[in-house]
Amino acid sequence: MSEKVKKRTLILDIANHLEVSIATVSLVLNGKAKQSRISDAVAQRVLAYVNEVGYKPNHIAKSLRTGKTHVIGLVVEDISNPFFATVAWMIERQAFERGYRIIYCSTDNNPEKARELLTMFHERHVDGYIIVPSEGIEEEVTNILREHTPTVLFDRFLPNLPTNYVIVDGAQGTYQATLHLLAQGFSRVAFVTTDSVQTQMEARLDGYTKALAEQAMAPKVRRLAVTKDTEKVIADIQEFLQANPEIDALIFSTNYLSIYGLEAIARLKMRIPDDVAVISYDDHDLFRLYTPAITVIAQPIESIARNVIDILLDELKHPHAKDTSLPQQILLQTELVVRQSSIRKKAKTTVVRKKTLHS
Amino acid sequence: MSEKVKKRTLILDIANHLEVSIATVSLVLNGKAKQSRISDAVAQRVLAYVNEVGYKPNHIAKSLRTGKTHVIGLVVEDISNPFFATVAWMIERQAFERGYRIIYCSTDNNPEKARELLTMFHERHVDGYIIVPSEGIEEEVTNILREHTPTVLFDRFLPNLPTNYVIVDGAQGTYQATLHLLAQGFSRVAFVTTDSVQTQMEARLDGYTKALAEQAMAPKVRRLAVTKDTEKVIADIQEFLQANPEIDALIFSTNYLSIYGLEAIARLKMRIPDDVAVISYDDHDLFRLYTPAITVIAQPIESIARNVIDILLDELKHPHAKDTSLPQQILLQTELVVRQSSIRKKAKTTVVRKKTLHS
DNA sequence: TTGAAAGCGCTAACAC
DNA sequence: GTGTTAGCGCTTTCAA
Repeated sequence: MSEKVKKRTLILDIANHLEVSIATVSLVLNGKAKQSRISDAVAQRVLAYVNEVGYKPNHIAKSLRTGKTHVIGLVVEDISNPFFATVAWMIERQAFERGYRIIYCSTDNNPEKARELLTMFHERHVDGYIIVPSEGIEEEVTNILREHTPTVLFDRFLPNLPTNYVIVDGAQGTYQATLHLLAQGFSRVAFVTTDSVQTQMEARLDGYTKALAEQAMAPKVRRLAVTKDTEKVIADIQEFLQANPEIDALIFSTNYLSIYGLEAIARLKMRIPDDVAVISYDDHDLFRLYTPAITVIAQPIESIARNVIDILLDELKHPHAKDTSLPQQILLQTELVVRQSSIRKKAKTTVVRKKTLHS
Repeated sequence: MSEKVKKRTLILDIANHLEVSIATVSLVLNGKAKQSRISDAVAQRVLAYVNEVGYKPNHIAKSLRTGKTHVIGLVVEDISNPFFATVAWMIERQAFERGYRIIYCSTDNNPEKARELLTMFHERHVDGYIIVPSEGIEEEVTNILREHTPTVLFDRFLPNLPTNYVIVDGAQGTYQATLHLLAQGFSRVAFVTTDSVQTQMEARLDGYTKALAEQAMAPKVRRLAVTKDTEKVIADIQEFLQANPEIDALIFSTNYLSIYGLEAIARLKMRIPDDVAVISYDDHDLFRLYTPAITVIAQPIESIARNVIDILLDELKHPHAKDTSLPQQILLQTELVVRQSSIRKKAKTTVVRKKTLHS
């Protein structure tokens, strides 16, 4: 009651106390003491006192004045997906160290929501954007580009827009995975993906079809509607497997599809890899620990995060001339992590051959 | 080059165009037209024009002036943990609808980092805090309380601080789970937890020991150091199981411990529930889909989120007098979701007794 | 070398 | 009913 409000220290308080002007304090605080030829003695006194009272400038006032917020807006598809969660976490750490804060939101792949978020970030005057673009947000991204706000896309890109991006060579990943399955002796490899036409999804599909085409084999693709209705997706996969009993291997184009797929396979009481081999795009705790462990096409998460933040911070630091600079477009490689789910058992129940002890 | 910068519309532009004063525009925009007795005609014109040009006030200027940012800081332990991710997501949605934005960060249970984040939020002038408190941040929370910034803790609380909080009755959850295992005929139930002394962890342990005490049974508890070193944790659990071969059931106090536990059990080639039954605190995709499916003590995630945001927004709306109001402290119940991992098989290999059909 | 002062865009008390 | 104006706390130009 006695003390009303412990008022924050202001730059004016500092100046008054030290009997210098606020300009001096501000200049020192912003590391411009030298270029403004402020005496070392004064600079030292300012720094010492600021430190003593723990003065922190008011970010809001600073932002209003400078037009910079030191905030980066991060728009991902779904922050609860471990892939995005991990990338976001790494980006956040790196940005933090360099004085930037991240605010992030999920679009749930809903263009409407993506647009809202982008608008919100714009209103909040973020200094830069990191975006996992949903379909149908070309216009919003174009607007951002026109304002020359530094922006990096990742995971996928917008084909007609000259943006920076960091993506993964999913085609190569699924190509390799398909060859691996064929080499293991699986001959009816099917591909389960979403109905999305986003670049990353199309690439993953392409790798698969290319591998089969090279062997003159016909692809078998099931595209599932993206939906939050878990049961619907599981049922669809069950149905697909039942309608195509010849299938002996499955590649899922993304981690959550694989999770539904595992459930579908379990419900059909099919065994992995005996009845059907499985490979998932994207790794996940579940796949490492599942019995049997699931082979995955792993994405280089750390590298994605590092590239994204490096490109963005670089642009933030050196605002490129509007037209002269070319966008930076990075393509990273996947890694096929082979586990039990895609390994052909040596002996089959019906056909037992002579076995050797050394595998 | 021709057009320098497409300047944002300002409140002044609106006023000029409509030939009214900026005060009028501001008042109308803030819904204070009526109380300032501005004519409906003028109000309508303002609204129409604002809408037409898509004017958005500058949040930063507004914040500087009003001292309100409409941002809530959310500090969780680990945003990539599905429990926290889901709660955060729900909180975000609800807050968004009511005009608040959430900025969130993970502490990784590191008090140092928690302190940094709280400081950062403070510097950013958040209007309210939602905190999953790590140990050792009593002081920072006390500071926040002293400034009367609305704050809600969840998942655990700080025993000596009169804060709002929303927690779950973990003791009841583990108590019930333990009884369930005993009822199934498991007689050596062990409890694997962390070395944390946070309230929620202690409560979970208490429920277990209480259930055993009631049966005059001795508890068997293993406390593991919280670490990012996955292999270390798995090895510790393996060792614990090997050193105590009589154990026939395990309760893990949190979802990530369970995940490590499942790995340990798999490596020891033990079968669930034949060799050892398993129950996890917290649900997870993995547990639903694991073979066998894992019984869990599920937390009421939606209810947690709703209570947290309701309490916070309520305080934000009606700033309570400093001392008069009592903190709101909510205790929610868990739900035991019984799956295969805790069900005793009817017949045992060694001891087959007369069985009745009705259990 | 340092200080005075003009804003950044908005709100709201107060004057008319 | 509506307009004027004084800030919110900071940066930075320009004059001294």
